[in-house]
Amino acid sequence: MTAASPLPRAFYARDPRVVGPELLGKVLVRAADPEHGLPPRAGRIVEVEAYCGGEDPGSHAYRGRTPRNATMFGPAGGLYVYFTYGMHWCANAVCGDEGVGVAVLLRALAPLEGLDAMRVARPAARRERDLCSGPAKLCQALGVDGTYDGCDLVTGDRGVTIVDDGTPPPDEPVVTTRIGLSAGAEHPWRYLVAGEPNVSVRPGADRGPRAGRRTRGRAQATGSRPAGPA
DNA sequence: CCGCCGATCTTT
DNA sequence: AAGATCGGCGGG
Repeated sequence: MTAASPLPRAFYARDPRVVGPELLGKVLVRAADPEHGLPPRAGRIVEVEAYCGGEDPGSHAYRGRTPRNATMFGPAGGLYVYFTYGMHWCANAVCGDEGVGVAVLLRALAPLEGLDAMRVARPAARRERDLCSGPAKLCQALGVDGTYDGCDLVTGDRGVTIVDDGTPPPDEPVVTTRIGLSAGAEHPWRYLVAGEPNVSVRPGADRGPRAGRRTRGRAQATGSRPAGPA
């Protein structure tokens, strides 16, 4: 078998719209955790999105550096892990030159190794394709949380790396608009492996609002908003 | 299979 | 007040 080596820093130090599609087929690895008796966990990257900093209103870095997004402005090859919706963690590979604030969001993996440990970490997953088919799902499956924010994918200083096992990226990745955004939703900066079952949202799935479908109780009092603080 | 909605809390 | 999400529930 080919020796799987971590991607070098130069791989990440480019535009995320170039790095993103090239990450398809690479393998995200979380090393074994002997202290907790956990084996290595790994999955092949099948879906990503590029976030383009100051030119991208969909990016956390759009309005500049804050405590939350500081890792995005660090060196390429860093791991930016953020907390969202009050309960989920999501992970990005930091790209570009230091100080720019661009990254690739890791959105889905095809599980490869340590599936039993993934199932333990994700009791809600019924099928194998539920394990890592979403940005927060893959973090939960691999046990990646906020304590990993700022770690280094190149050196693997915290046991999380991305390696090349010889699998090439697809010649023609599927390209779509990004998921879950309002601002910047028009940019076609989502890349995925064609026909891959482990993606978060399958292309072609209609997601537009349907006319007149708002039947459920939405009766929100409009005139009773309390005045601001006295 | 598909679509809607609540959960839960950090950040602006 | 909204968010780079997820899972349960109900309908087809």
